[in-house]
Amino acid sequence: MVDQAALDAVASPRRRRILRLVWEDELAAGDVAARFEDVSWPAVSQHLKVLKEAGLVIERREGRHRFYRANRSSMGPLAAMLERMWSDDLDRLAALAEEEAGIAEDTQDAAGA
Amino acid sequence: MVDQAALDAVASPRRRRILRLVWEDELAAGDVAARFEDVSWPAVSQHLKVLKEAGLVIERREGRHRFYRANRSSMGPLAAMLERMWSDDLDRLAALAEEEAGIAEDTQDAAGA
DNA sequence: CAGTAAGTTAAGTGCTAACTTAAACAGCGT
DNA sequence: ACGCTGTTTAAGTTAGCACTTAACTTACTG
Repeated sequence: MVDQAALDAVASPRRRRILRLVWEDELAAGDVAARFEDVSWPAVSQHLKVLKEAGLVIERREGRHRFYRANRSSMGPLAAMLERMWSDDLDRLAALAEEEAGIAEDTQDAAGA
Repeated sequence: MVDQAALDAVASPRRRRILRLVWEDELAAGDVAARFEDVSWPAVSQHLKVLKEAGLVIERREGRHRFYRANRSSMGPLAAMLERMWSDDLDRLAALAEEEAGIAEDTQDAAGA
């Protein structure tokens, strides 16, 4: 099922990054928050709440920790879409790296000439 | 390719409805706008612009008309997701109809008893 | 060319969503 | 009970988006 809440949740780049962090295995809220330089802990907590209410992550409480993991089975076509987006990102990064390598070569060539 | 612009475009229910209108065959901007009771022409025009800039619709100008149609081939996994959402909607409607029929029966039964 | 039809762009408004900091809550060790 | 760690909730600010009305463009028609 892909409902409005899930789509809204996934439309946010920040939440997609969070989702990717808890995609493979679960992570404590604090560990998720620690991965972001540019945003506060509460902001991350709020995003996790949105993701949870959209059914995209599952929360497990243990002591004073709360662990989150992606609820991939519930996401239907969204899961495929996200993985596709992330692999596209990697492709772009790789292309960029090659391009830069090309520029480096050119620079060398120019210096060599 | 599924980029941020496309995802944002599709996350809006209004734009999804527009997209569905031009999904099978092209429609003039005015014909699209005419389908909506609760929104002005310019609003629809703005949505069409967003969809166009996201690459989700294609514009064809002819005389004083502008025809739009969904650019399904460019949407990658989004196309499947949308069609899935729409078929889910139909399923829900059907379920609702059956449910109402059930209630009607119950009412009859109650009256009969 | 004047008039009109089809549509977009401009300008302004109100609502919502993401973020902030400060405060509160929950669980555990002492 | 007290304090510390992990995390959420509360309150407030700000930026952006969907919408509106008004003004503009473009193309056809007499």
